[in-house]
Amino acid sequence: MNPLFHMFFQQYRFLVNRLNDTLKEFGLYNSQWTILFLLHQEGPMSLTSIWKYLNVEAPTITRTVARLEKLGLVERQQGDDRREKIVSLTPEAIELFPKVENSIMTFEEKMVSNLTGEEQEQLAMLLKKMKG
Amino acid sequence: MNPLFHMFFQQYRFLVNRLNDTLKEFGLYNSQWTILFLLHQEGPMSLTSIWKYLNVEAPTITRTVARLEKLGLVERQQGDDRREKIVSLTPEAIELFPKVENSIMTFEEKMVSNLTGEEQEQLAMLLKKMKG
DNA sequence: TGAAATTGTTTAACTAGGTAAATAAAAAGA
DNA sequence: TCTTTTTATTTACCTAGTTAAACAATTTCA
Repeated sequence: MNPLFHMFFQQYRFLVNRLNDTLKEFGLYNSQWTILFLLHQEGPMSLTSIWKYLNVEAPTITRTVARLEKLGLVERQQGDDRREKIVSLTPEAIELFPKVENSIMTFEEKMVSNLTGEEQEQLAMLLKKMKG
Repeated sequence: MNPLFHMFFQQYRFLVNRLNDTLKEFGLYNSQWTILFLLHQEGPMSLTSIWKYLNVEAPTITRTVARLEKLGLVERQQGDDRREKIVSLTPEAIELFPKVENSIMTFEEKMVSNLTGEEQEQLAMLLKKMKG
C-alpha cells in the first residue's frame, strides 16, 4: 500500500477533527459551515446548485440544509420552477457569519503556518495534478 | 476560505469514492480493507492496537471488525488479558487477500500516475509538514 | 488486602458521505 | 395534446467517523 494514501487519509481526519473543534463554540459542524460559506459568497442557491458545486450527492445536501433550517440559519423557498427550492441565509446567519469566519481564518492560518506561500501553492498544484 | 482546504476535501471524497468502486467487486469497503491490510502486515492484533495504529476512535474499529467477522474474514478471540480481544484473519481472508491487493495496487498506481516519483515524495512531505 | 484508578471494549446517538428508488414538476416529442 | 423522458428533491438504508457513557477486567497504591 502506497504510504501516500495512508498519510492522506490520516491528514484528512486530523483536519476535519480540528475544524469541528473550531466550529464547536458556534454549535456548527464543518459541512454546515461549508454551506453557509457558499451561500454567503454566492447568494441564494437551489439545492442542486449547492451539491453540484460541492461535488457531493443530493441527499447529503437535503439533510444538512434541513439541519441548518432547524437551527434558524437558512430558509428554503419555492423557486419559479416549482420543483426546486431556493436556499438563503437568514438574518441570524448573516449576523453570525463574520464571527465564525474569523475563527476559521485563524484556524486555517494555523494549519498551514508550517508551509511557506510557495509550498502551499505547490501542495495545491500536486493535489490537483493527482486527480487527473 | 483558503482554497487549499476546499481542494483537499474534494480530493479526499474523490479518492474514497474511487477506492470504494475498486473494492466493490470484492464486496468490501475502504475501512474494511484498511483493517485487513493491517492484520495481513502485522499479524493478529487487539482492537486497541488497531485503532491506535489507524488513529481512529475505538467504536469505529469495534463496528468494522464486527462487520468483517460477519463476512467471515476475521476472527476475534480473548487475549491473556481477558479484557482484550485479539483479531486475526481467517483462511478465507488470506485466500482473498492477494486478489484485492492486486486491484488496489493497480488503482493506486493509476491515481498517482500523473505524478513523478519526486512529486509523490514532495506531496507526502508537504502533507506531513502541514500537520506540525 | 481492598478501594480507587485505569484500560479494553461496547452501546447509543450524532454528523457526513454514499446508492437506490419514489415522487412531483417540467420539458420534449410523436 | 398527451405520453414519455428528464430534472429536483426527498426517503430509506448503508458505511464511517465522532463523543459520551457503561461495563468488566486489571493495575495501582494506601
